[in-house]
Amino acid sequence: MPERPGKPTRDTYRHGDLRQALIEAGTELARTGGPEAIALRETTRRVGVAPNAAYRHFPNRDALVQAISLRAMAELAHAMEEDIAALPPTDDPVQGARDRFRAVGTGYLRFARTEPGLFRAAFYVPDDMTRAQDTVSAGHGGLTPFQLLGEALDGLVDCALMAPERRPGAEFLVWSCVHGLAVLLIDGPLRGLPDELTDPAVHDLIDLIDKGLRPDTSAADAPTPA
Amino acid sequence: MPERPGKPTRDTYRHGDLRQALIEAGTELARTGGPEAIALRETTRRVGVAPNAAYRHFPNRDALVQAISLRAMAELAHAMEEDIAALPPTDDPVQGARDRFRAVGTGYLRFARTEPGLFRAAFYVPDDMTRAQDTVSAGHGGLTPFQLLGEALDGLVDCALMAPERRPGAEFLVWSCVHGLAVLLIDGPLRGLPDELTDPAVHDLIDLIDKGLRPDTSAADAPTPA
DNA sequence: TGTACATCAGTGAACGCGCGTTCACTGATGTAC
DNA sequence: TGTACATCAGTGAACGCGCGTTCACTGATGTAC
Repeated sequence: MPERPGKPTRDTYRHGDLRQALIEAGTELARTGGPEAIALRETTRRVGVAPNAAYRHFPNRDALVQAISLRAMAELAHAMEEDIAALPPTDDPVQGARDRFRAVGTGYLRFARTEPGLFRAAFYVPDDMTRAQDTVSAGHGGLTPFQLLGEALDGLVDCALMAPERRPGAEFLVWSCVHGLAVLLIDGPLRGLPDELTDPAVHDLIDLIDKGLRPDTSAADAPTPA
Repeated sequence: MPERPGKPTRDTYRHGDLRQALIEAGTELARTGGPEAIALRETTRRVGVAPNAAYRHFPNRDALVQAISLRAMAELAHAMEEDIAALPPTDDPVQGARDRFRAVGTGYLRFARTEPGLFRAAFYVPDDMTRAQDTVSAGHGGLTPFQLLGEALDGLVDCALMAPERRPGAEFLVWSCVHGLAVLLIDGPLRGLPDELTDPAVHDLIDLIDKGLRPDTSAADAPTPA
């Protein structure tokens, strides 16, 4: 396919950009009902196209769901970035590191609560595994949710709020705690918990993690100021 | 329905106990494919009965899934009880309390890993909410998983391993952490993590929680001996 | 500049699937007289 | 002890559903001569 300079690559045909339109329509379905709700027929119906038209852009349904899942993961990254960006500026690097760590957690949980369907879609892992965790699922800053958490943890280590020898693999521990609350809140027995109870739980959970990460030697265990 | 003494209530008819048989066959389906895999038709097929026979015992599919879900929750309680029962006896009440707390976590995660389908079924929450959390979903000792965790936390408070003022609602925080690791391991991006990496993660996670729960004043922050 | 041609995005119709649920039924069982 | 009867667990057949996927096609577009 030769490309003449000055002429943009033809990336649309008739429809405009069906691939993108399908991803968007499917995202709306996932927003409401999670990844299972992404029916290929319903997605094409919403776009106003024949069901089999989707096969020009995706080999099968699962590939469409995957594309939507990555997009949802990127939205999760955005939410986390938002909470980080909304942080008040501070001169205290220790305070800053702790703030960013908290923001990573609150952003994650805020997204889970406000977009439970997309949150579940983001964690839809296909049967054949091998997830393109990177790049596509990154936020505007170019970092995936996992990488944002990693940065926050590095910040804690830099400020001696966390022992360096505990750093390897710490993402998984922290991620587990926050993810668990998210799942219990949106899918599980804590579903429908009112915000008055949810917000303190989020706060307490992050306190717990924060405290659990501290170096053993540190006696300066001041809890995060409310 | 009058009951003549000496004669047991007729609780079977023709089949034997179709209700129980359906629950058992459905449990096997859930074991393999989670709660979504519990198809009413397939369940009756396995029992060797017409599809609509199920409607003598359950108003609809969801009721069957609910019954299986409660049973799965009870199995989770059993797994936790097993890990508690397997604990070596100790004269040290502090050690005992900590051991029981750990066992609650390891039992939970062991069940999630060995029976991911049933684990997911246990946390299947119907659309109409209102879960009969108690009694039916208890283990042999009569306690639900949630109550087992509550007892373990009480034990920590008794030994001053946890501040009493933090006790209210602490179940949810601890539960979140452990549940999150379970979900990431069986459903999420950590799926397929080899046991060599999983076991330390479980250990480290419980350490983190243990440490996070300690009273602030306590300087005796000896990490759990390996 | 005009015309023939190749490309390929989207069409229309059909497939087979398993599902949950409903209906009117049947026939083994327990019970009342 | 024998017989008529009511109960009700399970049957057989059918319903309508939406799904993913396949097939041969069409017709607007870009391109080569």
